[in-house]
Amino acid sequence: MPELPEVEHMSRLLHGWLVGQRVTAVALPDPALVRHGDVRALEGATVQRCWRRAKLSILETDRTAVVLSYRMTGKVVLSAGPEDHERRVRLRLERADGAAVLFDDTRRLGEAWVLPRAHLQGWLDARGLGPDCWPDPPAPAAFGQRFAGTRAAIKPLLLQPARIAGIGNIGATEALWRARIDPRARAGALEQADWTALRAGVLGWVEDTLAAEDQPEIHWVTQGGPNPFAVYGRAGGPCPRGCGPLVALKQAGRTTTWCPGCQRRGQP
DNA sequence: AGGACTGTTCCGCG
DNA sequence: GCGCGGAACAGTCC
Repeated sequence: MPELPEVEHMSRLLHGWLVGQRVTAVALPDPALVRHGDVRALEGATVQRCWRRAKLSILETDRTAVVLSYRMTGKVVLSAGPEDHERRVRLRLERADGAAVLFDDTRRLGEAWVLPRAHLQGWLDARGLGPDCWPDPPAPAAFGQRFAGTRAAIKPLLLQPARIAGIGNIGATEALWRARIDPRARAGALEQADWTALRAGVLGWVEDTLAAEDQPEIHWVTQGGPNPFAVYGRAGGPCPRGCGPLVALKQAGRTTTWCPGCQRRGQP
């Protein structure tokens, strides 16, 4: 479910739910969630910061940092009571007022790490993440430079967090369509104008998705709402630019939906 | 029954 | 040695 806009949204929710609040109890119904450290370190502590890096949410108290990775199906929800038996709750942080923040994760691929706060920066550095794609991605030339040194097609490269962090399969699909770039284009075949367009395409996708975040279709797949994307999930349908039918392409095991009519930049 | 799926890491092949 | 694709993780939903 979560791509960068959803992770940004959830990090803001966590901020509102937890900053300034004391965590009165911690429950860990699925201990496999925590890959390092002891999440009970949060008990009795007051949350000072909640923020996002790449697709990670990070909670900080005065001494402890908790990093959450949502992977495919993770999400955080605020529970007002014990009515959540339908969910797959892997972590529960209780507040003094009785409400609780739940980490709900159907497929159980999500992960958490608990670190001394002083180790957080080093831990993040060791992940080797590239610069975030939002809100301040590298300028076009430097953006393109992040994709140097490979002969692979641009689409799978956009999914690599070590190059530019925060772009997932939906984001890559939507950004390439916005930038009119052929998903099969070799990175080395792209020029300055293409990088400018791609960078703008990524920013546009994040900002448009964030702007829609308040509306009920945020979790469109799981909740059955309308598909809010221009091309993702619309293979066989018309290109919004009126070119013709959109086409599904499989690259490195992931589906890309694209328009052969208007995505002609860098075509191989 | 079999395949697809919004993420990420690791393994093995060329 | 390296870059790349594919598998793997785990569960649900067609």
